[in-house]
Amino acid sequence: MMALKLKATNLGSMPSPADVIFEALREAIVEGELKDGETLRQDHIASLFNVSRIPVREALARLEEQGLVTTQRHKGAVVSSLSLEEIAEMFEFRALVEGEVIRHAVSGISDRTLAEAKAFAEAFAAEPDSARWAQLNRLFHYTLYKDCGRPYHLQVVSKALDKIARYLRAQLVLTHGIARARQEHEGILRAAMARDADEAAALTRAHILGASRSLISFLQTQEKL
Amino acid sequence: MMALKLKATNLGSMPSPADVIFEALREAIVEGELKDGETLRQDHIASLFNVSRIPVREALARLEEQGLVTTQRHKGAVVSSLSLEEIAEMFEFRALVEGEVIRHAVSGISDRTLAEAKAFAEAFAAEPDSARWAQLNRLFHYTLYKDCGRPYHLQVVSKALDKIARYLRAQLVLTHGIARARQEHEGILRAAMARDADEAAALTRAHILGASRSLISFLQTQEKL
DNA sequence: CTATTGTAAATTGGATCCAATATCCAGTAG
DNA sequence: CTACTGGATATTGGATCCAATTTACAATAG
Repeated sequence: MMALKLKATNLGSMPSPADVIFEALREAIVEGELKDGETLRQDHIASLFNVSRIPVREALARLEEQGLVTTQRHKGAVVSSLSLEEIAEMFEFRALVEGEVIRHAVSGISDRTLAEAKAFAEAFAAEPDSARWAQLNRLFHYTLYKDCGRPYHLQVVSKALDKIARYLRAQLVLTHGIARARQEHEGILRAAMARDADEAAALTRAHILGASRSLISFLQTQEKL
Repeated sequence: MMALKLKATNLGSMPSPADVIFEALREAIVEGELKDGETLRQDHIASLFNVSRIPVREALARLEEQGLVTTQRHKGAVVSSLSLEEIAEMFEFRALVEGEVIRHAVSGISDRTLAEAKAFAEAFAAEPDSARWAQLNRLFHYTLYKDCGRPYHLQVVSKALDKIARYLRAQLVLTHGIARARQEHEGILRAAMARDADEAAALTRAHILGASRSLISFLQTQEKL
């Protein structure tokens, strides 16, 4: 074999058109750019990406498997919407799993990771642009979680969060959620720095369930309009 | 509208060919009929079902999203295999979520449901055919879970179980797992009948983690061959 | 005027066709 | 004999075509 110095990129694992479309649609749904119940026309999406409908259909099939869209035979795909009960359950689920995840992560957390998390918490607290809050919030928590050694747990949490992110946004923006989140992040961070796993877990659970209550009651008032 | 008495089946929600293929492949993988690493040829599957490759590809895309198959660009799909660490993590995850689920289910469980669960436990204990153990085991547990009022939790548990079912089978069949399972089922059932939610949760966790240890050590000895 | 029927347009889902990539194997140079 | 090249074959992924279903709407009957 020749000792050729090339930055060889593995072409075989480059994203396919279907991957690109899947990711774009997923993000649009998670970010709330595509509203609940909005229908997704294969033709339209295909022309946006300059491909035929085949890769679009693959992307939609995958999104349906994730529960982000719902399709009815011969009628097409719409962005899935969640009932209040479903949203509440997702938060409960997150509280359960994220509590467990941070417990395992915190016991052996590195100073480096703590510094990273601190930076995100501060960036979150200082950010004036509400569009970036959700992203920084997610980065903060995931940084604390990432050394838990449980990739499957993280993946499941991530999928759960994907399904409620667009509702959460409302909670942060419209219900003074940021002020409280800021405080609670500080508490979680402090517990993590003290390597107090149980405390970090308890605070994380409370953080998630508090956001849930706030969001649910907000949505309940909205619903009556 | 005419008052016509017809057993009207909703044709619109009949399973599409893609659905049928997805379900068949999923079951084959979960039941272990398709082995780890086995490659799935689109053409072959298509001719088995007398369709073109298009619905097969949709089914495979959905299976990949579930993590049951893995595809490499232009190389095709193979049945995903899990490392020991991944298997162990799945059990941990199940212990966490199923513990929570049974806790909520047991507090208000009906006598009717308890009787059902008891029947499955007895059928499991009495069943001579090892091929049906896994199924009866699953029915027993799910019966106890079903009134927890948390459909998403159950769905996630179900997906996790799908991914490890074929390994679990080995644990039941090859490691005297049934004898222990029988006893542990009795304990869980007793706790449920006493409406002792915490006890039922603790026993369920122990049941799952015990099976995990047994399976992992079995797989470790296997691995050395 | 309302309810129903029939038809045209839009859309989805599957089949077939084609291009791109991988795999296998024979041929060839060293 | 071994290592590499080049082409045949197999397979995947996308484009195009077609059938089936839904939807919108006009025509018609009551």
